[in-house]
Amino acid sequence: MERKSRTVTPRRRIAHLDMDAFFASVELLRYPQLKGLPVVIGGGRRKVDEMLVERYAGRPLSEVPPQAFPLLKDYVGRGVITTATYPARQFGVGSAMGMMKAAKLCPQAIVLPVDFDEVRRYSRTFKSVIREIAPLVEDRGVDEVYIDFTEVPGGQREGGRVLARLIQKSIFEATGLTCSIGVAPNKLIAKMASEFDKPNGISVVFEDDIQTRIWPLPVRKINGIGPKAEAKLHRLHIRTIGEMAAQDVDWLVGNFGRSTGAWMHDAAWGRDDRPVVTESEPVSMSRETTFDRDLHAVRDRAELGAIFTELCQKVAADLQRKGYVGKTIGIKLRYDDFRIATRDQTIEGFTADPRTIRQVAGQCLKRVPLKQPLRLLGVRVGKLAREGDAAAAPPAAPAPATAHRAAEPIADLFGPA
DNA sequence: TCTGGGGTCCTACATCGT
DNA sequence: TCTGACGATGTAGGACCC
Repeated sequence: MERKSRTVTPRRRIAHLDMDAFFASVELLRYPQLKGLPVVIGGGRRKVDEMLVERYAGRPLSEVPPQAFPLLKDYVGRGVITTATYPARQFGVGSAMGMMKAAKLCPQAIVLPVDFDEVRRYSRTFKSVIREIAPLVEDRGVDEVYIDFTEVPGGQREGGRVLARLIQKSIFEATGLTCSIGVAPNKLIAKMASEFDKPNGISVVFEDDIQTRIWPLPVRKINGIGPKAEAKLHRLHIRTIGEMAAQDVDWLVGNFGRSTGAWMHDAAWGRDDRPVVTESEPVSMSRETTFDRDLHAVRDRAELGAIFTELCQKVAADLQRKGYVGKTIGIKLRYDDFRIATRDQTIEGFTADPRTIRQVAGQCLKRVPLKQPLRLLGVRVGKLAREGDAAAAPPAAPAPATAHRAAEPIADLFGPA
């Protein structure tokens, strides 16, 4: 019998890797004496190191007794928790929770500020470890990546489990940190799978497992369904992914719009053909800050003006450091009642100049009501281009004042640039 | 008990030129 | 000359993510 040779297409295997309690785990490497204790990261502005060094001069940080660390119950000020160690999570404390609420749940938790430089250092390290083993890696922030296992030697063994184990082991050897990995036919399922067995777990999901392992999960587990979509689905008596999959696509489109409805239907059936994207360009850069206390445009004019200028300088510095220029400049502010207002303006040429940004952002500011106290101010630059690519463009000049709504007289308060 | 900072993407709407 | 369709572009806001 004649046999035709055929190309065997390997099964698509995509991994999602999530570092376990990343920010907290990085801190624990520095303060190993806190291992096993409830620790939350976030809020604090003051370096804990400095405080401890003052109190325990001459002794290594790893020897400072746990009782010396600041506790959540003593925390004052605004802020939310970035992450919590697993012992702290047992008290119900978790990411994005307000400090005050967390203090009620677990007053004895130790609170540490975020050390972004250290976190970024570990982030680079674990990603480079992964790339040495599997080169197709998509960055999803400091503590997450997608990895395409499909063509990697050994990437198909046990559905990807063998390679996932190797990556886990290599990261631990290089950093002392653990991670959780989900391997599945696509990014959507891989992302859900990485949550199945945390911390330090590996979950492998195949197409045939979707009905048994994915459909029983709440709709909120789908990456892209947030609190709003969840609430609406609940109102429509849909709570699980399986219940969503059982709906007619036209019904979902009717309720959520063409794009979202169709996407929801695909997601519920585990369909997702998004590739693993190894390179991407930023779309915008911004800086924003929440004030220690609400500020008023009239009473706190000087303070606001100084903060505003500083934000513009920081965005400009970010752009310059990373080699980008932009042509849409905007502002964002949050009032004391948490309403948000944004305004932006596109100018003729590209810029990364702090004075130009300050001037155009100042014009945007004149178009928002400023009678109410403010809690946050932000400055954004969008429509980015690489500095070299934009070189041929005309030089940046602030656009002439356009026919926007009339400024309120009070709006001038942040002063001239 | 109030809710950070830095992003992306989507939608709706206005405006403008053809 | 008027009207409408339409695509491109800018703007504002919202949802969502880490």
